[in-house]
Amino acid sequence: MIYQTEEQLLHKAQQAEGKTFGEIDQYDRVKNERAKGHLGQIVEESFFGYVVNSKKEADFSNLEIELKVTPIKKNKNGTLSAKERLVLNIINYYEEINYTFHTSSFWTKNKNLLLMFYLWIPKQKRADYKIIKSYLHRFPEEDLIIIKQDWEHIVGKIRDGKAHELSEADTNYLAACPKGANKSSLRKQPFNDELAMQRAFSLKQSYMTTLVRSIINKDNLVHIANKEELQKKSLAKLLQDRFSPFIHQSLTNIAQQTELQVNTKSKAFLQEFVSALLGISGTKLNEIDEFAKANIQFKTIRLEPNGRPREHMSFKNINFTQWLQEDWNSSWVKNYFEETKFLFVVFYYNETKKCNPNRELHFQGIKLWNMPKTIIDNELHTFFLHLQELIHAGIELKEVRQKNRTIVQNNLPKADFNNICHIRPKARNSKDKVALPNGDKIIKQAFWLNNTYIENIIKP
DNA sequence: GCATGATCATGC
DNA sequence: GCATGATCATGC
Repeated sequence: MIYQTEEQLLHKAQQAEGKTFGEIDQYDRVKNERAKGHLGQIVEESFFGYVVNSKKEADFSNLEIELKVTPIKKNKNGTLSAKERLVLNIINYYEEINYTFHTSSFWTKNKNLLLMFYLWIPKQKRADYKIIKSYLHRFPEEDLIIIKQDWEHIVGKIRDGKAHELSEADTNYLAACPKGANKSSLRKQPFNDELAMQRAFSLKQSYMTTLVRSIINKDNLVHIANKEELQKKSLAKLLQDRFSPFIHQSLTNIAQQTELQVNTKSKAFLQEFVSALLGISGTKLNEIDEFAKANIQFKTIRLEPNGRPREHMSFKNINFTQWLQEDWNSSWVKNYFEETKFLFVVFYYNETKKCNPNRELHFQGIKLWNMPKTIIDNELHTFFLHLQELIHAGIELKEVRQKNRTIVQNNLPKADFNNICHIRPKARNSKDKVALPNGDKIIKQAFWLNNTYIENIIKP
């Protein structure tokens, strides 16, 4: 059946709300628990009644609307998230470089998306997943400006012969995500002999999560930039410009010019500082639209007079059982650094603590950073495998008596293992332990980036 | 002064 | 009670 108008199509799509895939499926496809694309195909065939295709134009080509069936999940705290990124069309490295954004394969196929969200529930059968919302998505103009910048970045890399260095966290909303059975799905690229992973355009999981929450929960986030500003400069440049007037000023000075409450000890300090400087005092950082969609995480860095942070930078605690079981491609550490961008907010001290215990922080600047693909593929990968072997062999624990305490030494990778990252404790106290796969207990450990690596990242 | 292990403080 | 960001303590 051909839908003549958008209204007709949307009206039909909304009739699927509340239905399960088992109810929709007419050809017994739903019994196949393995084939990944099948839920979309069931909707295409059994609900809309058209033949599954992989054409360049959108599914409902007369209306230029592309159909996407995509999962959402409920978090422990009750909020909703997109379960995955939304994978769009595969990038043809030889063709995409000949287009402009408006003639690109991305835009041709995906300018209007009919999104059908279903609720994914762990261990539930696919037949029982329920469609909860059908929604026609048109990219808001502010989003589209950033997406266009993202597309230019991706195509720019291909044109520079760097398709093999494409990485998801390079861009903000639109990404080039890996697509293929495994990492051996390699393709040729036009300006370099090196083979590149097959990739597809995708909307980041963070972008989709923000979308889900605005559609279903009617969440409204705060924008830090308007269309006019974004048209003139990238998000990165815009951030630089917002922060640059305060560079080299002490926090006391900055406080006088903003509504900032200076309490550097406060846990909300970074939050208050950044929102004051962005001109949106009182807004929490996770309520900022651009950062939520691009999955930008904030980290504070405090430099000593020698230009190096005194402390390493900590991340999530390690789940050793999970680390042992997962393979590299599905591992937390790979996915986290591939998909997360960081906004480092950098401060420095003029004097050492010894010299002046009441020394004051000064603002040095910001750095928008994501881990480069080469580091992820080499150092981080090796680190992952090494730790896996250690866990497999059983981590060695040895009690050592010190002056006033007893410590437990271990053979986990230290800061000198690869000069990038290491494992160190992060716990309440020495009784705050987790079980290792072999049954031993170890003080909770976290993943850390070395302070020397951080120092290099933020070096001008 | 660095490397490594331990712990504090706060918010939810 | 726990996760997270931040910082301390000891030995070399």
